[in-house]
Amino acid sequence: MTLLNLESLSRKRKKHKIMKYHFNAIEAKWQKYWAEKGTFHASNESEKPKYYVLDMFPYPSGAGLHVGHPLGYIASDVYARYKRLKGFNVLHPQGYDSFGLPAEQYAIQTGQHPAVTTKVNIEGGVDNQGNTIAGYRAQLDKIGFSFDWSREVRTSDPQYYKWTQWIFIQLFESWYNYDTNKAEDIEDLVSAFAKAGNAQINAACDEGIATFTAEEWNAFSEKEQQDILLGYRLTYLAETEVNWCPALGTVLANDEIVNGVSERGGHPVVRKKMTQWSMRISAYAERLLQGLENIDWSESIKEVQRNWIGKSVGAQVKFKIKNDVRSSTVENSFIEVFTTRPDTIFGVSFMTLAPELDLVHEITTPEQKAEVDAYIEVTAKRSERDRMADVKTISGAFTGAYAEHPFTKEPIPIWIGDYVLAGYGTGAVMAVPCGDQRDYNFAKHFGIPIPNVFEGVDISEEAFSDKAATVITNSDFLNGLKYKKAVKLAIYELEKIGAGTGKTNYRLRDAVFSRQRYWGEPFPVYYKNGIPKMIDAQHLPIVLPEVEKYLPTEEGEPPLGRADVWAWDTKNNKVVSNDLVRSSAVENSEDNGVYPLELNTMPGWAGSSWYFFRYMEKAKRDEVFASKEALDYWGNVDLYIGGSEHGTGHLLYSRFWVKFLKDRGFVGVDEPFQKMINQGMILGESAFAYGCKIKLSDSESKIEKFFISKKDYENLENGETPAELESWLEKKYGDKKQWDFEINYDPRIKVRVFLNFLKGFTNELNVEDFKNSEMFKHYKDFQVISKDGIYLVEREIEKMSKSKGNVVNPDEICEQYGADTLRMYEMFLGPLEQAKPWNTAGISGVHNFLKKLWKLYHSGADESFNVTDESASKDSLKTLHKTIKKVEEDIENFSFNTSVSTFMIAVNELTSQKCTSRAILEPLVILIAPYAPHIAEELWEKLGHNESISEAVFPIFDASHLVESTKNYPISFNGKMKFTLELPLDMSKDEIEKTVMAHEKTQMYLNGREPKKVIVVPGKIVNIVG
RNA sequence: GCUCGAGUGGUGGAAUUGGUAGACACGUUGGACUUAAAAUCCAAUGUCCAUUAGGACGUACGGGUUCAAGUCCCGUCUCGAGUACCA
Repeated sequence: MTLLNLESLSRKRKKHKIMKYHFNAIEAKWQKYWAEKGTFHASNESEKPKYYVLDMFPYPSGAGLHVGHPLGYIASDVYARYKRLKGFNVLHPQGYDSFGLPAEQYAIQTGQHPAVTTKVNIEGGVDNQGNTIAGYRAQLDKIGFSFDWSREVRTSDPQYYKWTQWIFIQLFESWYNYDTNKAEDIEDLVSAFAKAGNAQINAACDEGIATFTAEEWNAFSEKEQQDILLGYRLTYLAETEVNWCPALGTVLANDEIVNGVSERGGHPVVRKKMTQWSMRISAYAERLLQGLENIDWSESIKEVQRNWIGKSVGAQVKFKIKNDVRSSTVENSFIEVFTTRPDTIFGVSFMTLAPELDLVHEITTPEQKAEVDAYIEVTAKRSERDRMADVKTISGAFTGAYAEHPFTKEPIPIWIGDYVLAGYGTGAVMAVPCGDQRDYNFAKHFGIPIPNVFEGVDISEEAFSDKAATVITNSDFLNGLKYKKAVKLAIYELEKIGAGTGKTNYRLRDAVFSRQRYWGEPFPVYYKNGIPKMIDAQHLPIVLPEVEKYLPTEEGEPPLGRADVWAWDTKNNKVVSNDLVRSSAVENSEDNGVYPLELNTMPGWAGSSWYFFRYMEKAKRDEVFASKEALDYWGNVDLYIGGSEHGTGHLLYSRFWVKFLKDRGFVGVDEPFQKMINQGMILGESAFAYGCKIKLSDSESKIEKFFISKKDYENLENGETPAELESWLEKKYGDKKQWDFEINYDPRIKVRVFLNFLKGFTNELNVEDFKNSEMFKHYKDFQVISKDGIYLVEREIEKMSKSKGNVVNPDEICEQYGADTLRMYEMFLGPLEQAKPWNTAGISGVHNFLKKLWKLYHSGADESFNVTDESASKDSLKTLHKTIKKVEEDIENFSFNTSVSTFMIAVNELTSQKCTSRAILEPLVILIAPYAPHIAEELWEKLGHNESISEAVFPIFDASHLVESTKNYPISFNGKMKFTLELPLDMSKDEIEKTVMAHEKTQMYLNGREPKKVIVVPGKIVNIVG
């Protein structure tokens, strides 16, 4: 090779290097640019219309992000960037839901303060276990999101939770007025009580609050008054039966329990009575239900909320307990039941009470006492989970007592049975076996009569519950009536005789708000003589105290019980040492105004129930949770993207708090999230190696163990020994022909292989690494039999998780292919809302596309940048405009996967058209910018622009470029397409038919037959029938 | 059990109101370039039959409506998600 050649080669290489698509450099450059220029900082004042795009903020776990996490963020980012190009003032913030159990569990294990680990998890660093943590922020930044980080929130930041505490105080100071149907100031209720007692008050309140007059109210002691008020406040302290999880040492809300075990960790949960803060969300049941009609959420998640709220309309009916079996003290008392079928009241043949009810002991006759007590004992032992799992077994006991039917006055036997739940309705049912399958089964099992109240219905096999087909009979005044009329009349008659009233029941329970944990918001509450008092808002935040351990105390108090400085000095308004607290026994003479603070903390959903308002405020965060101007400007979230698993938690609680804040005039909106999209999960492809043990039959000692391919294993089952295995055996045992044994094999062994033992993103196992790994330890005596030195693992689709060893880290993808490739590939995988497997091997298609895109703009000599001012060809204009149309439609429909295909088609077409025209290539790069913002910025700059492409305007679709003069008609015979024929679009129906019939191919396919009919749909299709 | 959703090539998935099923990718195979590899490019790729021309079948299964069905209707099966004695 001559010197000249070498020189030209090296020059060529150098140029090549300059012009190549260097995604790492490009992406770093633009990420820096956006951060420095604050490109995505939203303004609270703008001429443009506003648009608020929000992601469910992440819990910053130590495990970091995997490729499944950013899916929703990418989708919302594409949308946010698109909306900017469409001329909107976009708010697209991000933050951290940074209080929570994992940090606390980690703190218990390692002794590190959860605030420290949380900070490391967000900002990166090394924890005291020596683990290097990239940090959420750095990981998110690498993907190139257009987040406005200047508005970041962290729920564990005292400046944030100050306002969570503030909202709690507002809830405490409010009650729910059913007459006005909104929350109101508790002071108004106090004045109402002082004026007229509580008889006229129609409020959401605890059950069993006695009626009192104004005089009585004014005569109550402060403690008595406060106790009554607690029964009305929207957050209240009450002894309730709670879900106690001993393993986590805390109570859990209903939505935190799945199948009777804790959602986190799967620990058993038991019922326990405890004094806890609760939220009176039940007051909002109807509004939470109605509000679903006006928001654009998926039907499935609305359905989840509807079920959770569980509205049922029916009647509350009183059954008098018969005197003869009752002692004189409980004479004339009643059993109340809730029923949705008052129309079937004449079908009642027994009543069933939940075994837990206290009433059971009172009414049980001496003869039945032993049986009833035994039954109660058995059911009490069964856990909630057993009871739920085992719904087939019918069990119960007769109390010996009878109730009286309100109309017929017949005696009705009272039973107890664990199919009746203490927690729903009144814990008692009027059993109508002919109309309810559970009652039916119970009646059959215990031989209780099953009277039929349905006309023309056979109930010998099962109960009849079809309301639409119901005609009532054997029911006195209800005879001959259909369901609806019968219900109405039954309620009317019940009300007339004072035995019942129409009632609507909700399944939605008040939400327990206390957690016996450290890492959560402290309550702004102290206790003066056992009465909970709110700390004045001006002294917030009440900051989490230091504790030496994050465990409950020996006395079983929550971790805050370990804090030494955790009492409230009402004189100096500060948190002081517990030593200053005087015991209440010492009386008021020694009262120094120092009282113990609440030891519980708030649950995870406290901070997340209002964070979307906090992002709106930037300037006045110290003064308000969000200023009126900011709230008025941004309104509610226009688009919310996140997982559907929060259906009965976060998404319901947020709606509740927003409605409350609206009632009290703090915000102007009634719903937090106008439109919501729930992204599907990205699944991982786990890898498995298949092993087998081969027993050589002449000796027990000759057992050889192998990892073989799945295919070889299947061959082995069919009696074929894989060649590789045979040659291995031959090496050890000599020529096959000399073998004096037979091969038997044991059932297959399946071993999980973590992805880091595979070569690159292939299925090829790195045999040496795997053999030296901890994983392989149990298989030390296994041989890895491979074909040509390559052992291929088998893949299975599973949830992506660290423990399954199938996580794919986005940082690595960004490193190897770039953030633009990652973003586009995540969108390309499939419909956003659908669960889909991640397959890293497929990423090359999208990466190649970006390279082709780059090349389209670098078609000059030595692949230099080459965009000309030549006018665009007709074909190129057509390609551009059909792309604009499709991409715009796709983004509006959240069909991001199809717009990626559209870009691929566009670039393929423009490349083959050799298009270099600015008129095409400039709008094209704007179209792509939301998906692949870094490469778009780089090309935009090369096109001569000084401002970020996010300032550009989305291209306008011009239909005139798509107008066609001809159509390639598919010509079908009996509906089956045989060939196509290009014809002018303005050709008339008759002409088309004539032309098609005259065509030689038509004659060939007809083969002499005479067509019965020819269907011509101009612009669409020709179908020849016959 | 109930509610909702989904079943399309070897794989991920397209097909907007019934109108050319399998777009766009991955993978595979063959080829070009290269000493070689990588990169890049070209071609083929639903299944079956046929040398070709071409033909038959084909969107979970069975029916139906229609000139025409992945799409609409009825029934069945499978998978996924949610929910679970809610009176």
